[in-house]
Amino acid sequence: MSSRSRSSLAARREAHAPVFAALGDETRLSLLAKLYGGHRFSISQLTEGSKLTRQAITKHLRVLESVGVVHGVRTGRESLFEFDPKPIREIKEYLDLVSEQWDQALSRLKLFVED
Amino acid sequence: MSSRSRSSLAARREAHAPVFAALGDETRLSLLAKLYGGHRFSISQLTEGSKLTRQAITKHLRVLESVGVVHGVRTGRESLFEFDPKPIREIKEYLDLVSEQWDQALSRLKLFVED
DNA sequence: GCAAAGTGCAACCAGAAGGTTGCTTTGTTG
DNA sequence: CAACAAAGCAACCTTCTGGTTGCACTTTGC
Repeated sequence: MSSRSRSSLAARREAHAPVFAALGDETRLSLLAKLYGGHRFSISQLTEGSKLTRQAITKHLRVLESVGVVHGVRTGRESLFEFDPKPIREIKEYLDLVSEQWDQALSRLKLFVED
Repeated sequence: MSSRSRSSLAARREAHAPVFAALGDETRLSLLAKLYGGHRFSISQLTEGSKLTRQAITKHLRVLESVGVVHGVRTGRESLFEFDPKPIREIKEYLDLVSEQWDQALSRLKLFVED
């Protein structure tokens, strides 16, 4: 299983990098903060309180949407965005595996030193 | 505690964005993959097998180091880099809180709908 | 049906990011 | 000490990113 974990880690790396990149912006993190409350918000609503333009916010939303962490649906005159937890769950799993590998490595190194 | 969680989330957001950004690159993720095995590697060693230049790898390592996920120490003629799990643990905590907020929000919405 | 609200689209711009090349500096080793 | 190995420094280039402005398009509401 250890080898399976390693290979899945490598395989997932390329898939996860864009998600991390999408989260690597303060504006986008605060957009997510409004959205993981569970409610859907229009672009205008999400722009309120921000110093940025509506178009800037739109671009950020598209970035978030491109990695699936957010989903936008045009409803009448406005397009509502909602949070989607799947990609974040996946990178959480990824980080869990990384931590696990790290802890196991530490154990092995410790054993080695104690010889 | 809920309000404390929320405020700490907001406070941590700005601190976490650069860490996510640092992880948002495939090259850097594969560098980390070599390092969380616990061993220390020199820049030359980390460059081996890559299609990139040593200087490119160096730049990536500096990015990782700037957010504390990696630590480099000049040892004689070479500088050895080692993994540091702290920042990754922190963003894991952050993602855990996000997920928690999301789950609680879902519960509330479900209750609301059931009325 | 006309005005306003909410978006979408496209062009444009400055600065950051990723990468390379060339040269210097610092250790190591015979 | 000469030669090589490892890394640092700096300039440069190209592409991506974050942001803006301006205008066209679709709903909604009176």
